[in-house]
Amino acid sequence: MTTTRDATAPGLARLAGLIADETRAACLLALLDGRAWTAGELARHAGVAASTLSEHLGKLVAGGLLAEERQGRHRYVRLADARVAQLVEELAAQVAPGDAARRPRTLREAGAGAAMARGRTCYDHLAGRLGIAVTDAFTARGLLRQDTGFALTDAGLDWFDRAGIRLVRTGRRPLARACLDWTERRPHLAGVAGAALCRHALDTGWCVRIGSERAVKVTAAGEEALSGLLGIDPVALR
Amino acid sequence: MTTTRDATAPGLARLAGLIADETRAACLLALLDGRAWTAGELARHAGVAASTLSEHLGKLVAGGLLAEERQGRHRYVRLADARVAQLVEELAAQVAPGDAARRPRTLREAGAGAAMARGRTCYDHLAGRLGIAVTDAFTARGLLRQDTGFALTDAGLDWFDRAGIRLVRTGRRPLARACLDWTERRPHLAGVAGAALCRHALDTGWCVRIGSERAVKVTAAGEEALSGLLGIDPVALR
DNA sequence: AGGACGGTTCGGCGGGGACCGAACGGTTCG
DNA sequence: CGAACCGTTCGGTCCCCGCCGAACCGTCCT
Repeated sequence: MTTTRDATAPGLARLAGLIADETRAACLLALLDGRAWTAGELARHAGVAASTLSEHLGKLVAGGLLAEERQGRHRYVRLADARVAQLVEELAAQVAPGDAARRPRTLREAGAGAAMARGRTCYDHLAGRLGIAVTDAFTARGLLRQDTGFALTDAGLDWFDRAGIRLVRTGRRPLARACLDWTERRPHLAGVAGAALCRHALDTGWCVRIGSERAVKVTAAGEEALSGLLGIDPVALR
Repeated sequence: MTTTRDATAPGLARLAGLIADETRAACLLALLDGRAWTAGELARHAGVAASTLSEHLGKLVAGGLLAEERQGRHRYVRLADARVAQLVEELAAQVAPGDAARRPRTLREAGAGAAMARGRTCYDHLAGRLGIAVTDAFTARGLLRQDTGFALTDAGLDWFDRAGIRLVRTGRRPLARACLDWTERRPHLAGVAGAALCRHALDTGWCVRIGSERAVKVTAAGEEALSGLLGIDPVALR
């Protein structure tokens, strides 16, 4: 029994090894926006040669972290599923506390940072101050219970129903889940409900994406809707 | 903006790198039992020279994953906190689906495996069939809500109160949290409530540890208590 | 058809890190 | 005090892996 090395260890090491490279880590973080990127975009983003990135993508796909979809001469990749997104998120959140030198270097970086802090998508749900505001409003109105865990209340289910947002349970994914935001350091709504809400917000024009990044902006219609349905002060979102 | 490499990437890669070695992974998994191990025990467990393991421990401690405590000529290490335990758990759970060749090799391995499957600690809470049984009983009795997330109900808070188990909120740790068990593939109760319950169970003799492993056994007193307080059929725990 | 472009494969280079054994310092016990 | 024991430090070896540029293949556009 000495050397009862847990059979899980090799797999765990292999999985962590996929994330343990700075270039691959940068890719995973970029893909946290939930969209599909081409290999070239990722190569430019990470600052390495296309050939290098191609190999990285091969490993990430083989390891099950990414899903790929080939279209013509393009190779699109995205995070394999919500589970992987949660994993990367969680690891990143553990790291964030050590965010030394967090000051922006340039003006446009400052602008982009501010926009991201205001509102963004985190894989498939809302994050940033916007995500926090929504989550807080849910909690304050008794739609979400955070004091004894993290779950929607019956009133919360009603709210989604009345807002015309359908919650479809899929597989084992929880209806509501806390996602720890790494700019706000506070939990916000993720899971099926978070994804449905985000999708609804983008579909109905409550929010729009800014540029091609994952930052989002609340529209005038969105301010009205969020104010009316959840009592969120529009000023807090600007 | 090309090469807008996320500032989090280096930290993420470094963190993952700590887990990306098979020997270190084996240590982390072993430490998931929540107890403190000596360097020598871990070296034997992992099957490497003491000198090698010493370096690994240095890195894990420096990286904040382990906490150390020196006593005489011994160096005890344990997981730094519940957050780290959750991280390792979650990564291991992602790996587990690929549990090919899960058959036990020897009789005693089969015995140990069966005991672990029956009941064990997972860092600081109960897992295995025992953990599932408790969680299911909580849910069936309306003490825990799993359909819309994962949270104790008011009745659940009452139950802990009446059982004389105090729940002390500490820092940001959630009162109730789902931990995905990798033998049962189902969520069970973790967080402050899970830890308090496990501690109470061990303190009052509802359960006892088997040998020096993390497997636990329900005692006669435990069967009575769990049956009386939660309506759990004692036979299901054997 | 021809040229531009996205992605992949391959050879070669370089660095980091996991491992061991030997030697050493501290602690415990006879 | 000396012997056994636990852990650490150090030198040295070896292998893995991330990186690039060049050549190549397939797709898209004109």
